Amino acid sequence: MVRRDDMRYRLRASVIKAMAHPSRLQMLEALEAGELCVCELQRIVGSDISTVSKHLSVMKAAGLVEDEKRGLQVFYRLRVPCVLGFLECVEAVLESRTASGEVACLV
Amino acid sequence: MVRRDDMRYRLRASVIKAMAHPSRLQMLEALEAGELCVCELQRIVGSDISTVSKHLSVMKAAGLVEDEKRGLQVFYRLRVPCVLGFLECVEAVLESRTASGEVACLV
DNA sequence: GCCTTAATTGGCTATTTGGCAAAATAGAAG
DNA sequence: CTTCTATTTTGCCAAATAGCCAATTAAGGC
Repeated sequence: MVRRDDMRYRLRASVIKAMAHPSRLQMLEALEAGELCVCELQRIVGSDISTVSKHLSVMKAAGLVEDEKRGLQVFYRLRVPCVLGFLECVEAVLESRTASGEVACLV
Repeated sequence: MVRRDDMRYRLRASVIKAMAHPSRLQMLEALEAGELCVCELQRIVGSDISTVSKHLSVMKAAGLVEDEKRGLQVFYRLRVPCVLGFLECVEAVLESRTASGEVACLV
């Protein structure tokens, strides 16, 4: 028995969770400039191609990106442009974190 | 051996990860109106008090919230007000998700 | 048809996370 | 100093996640 509210927070969390990974953030940022093929994204993040593909499928399922196959390649692009805008806020959190003398390596 | 860039994305991801949980989102939203004690937050999310405390410590470590003990109670408040602003964007993602006919229960 | 390149999927393991319960800590009040 | 209440910490277990490798699928070129 799941309350209506629970579902709302779960949905939101599912989107945020799909962003909550270094490689995925890096890919999202790279996609800000326009669509990229998987092979290009792989060069950018430097992980195994299967790992990159899995990350992309997570973000696709969350609605962050969409894909299109053209020839041999699959191109991914951001689905909602504002996605990266909120990183400014994340930076603000990080700044307030270091400003108050906390170690920067708290990862 | 960690590249400088890696660290940047890891730091960002650590902040986002701290938001990526239904209960934590609910608490952040509740804190938008002002500080609340742990006991109140527990009433809101309905989990075990130890679970709530752990969630709060995760968000505190990430720099999302700060705490202050007054008497027997510990009050938590948002550290960076913009934190909730980005939820609008998350909602946009969710809308685009349902708009394109995807099942809403993709949690 | 066969080979090559691009990407996804499945299988496996290691690590992290979430949640409850029990124990520990901290402050207030008697 | 004992007790009560609020919170945190610890221990444990189940579930989810991340990453690599191998196998598979898909599209093109020959």
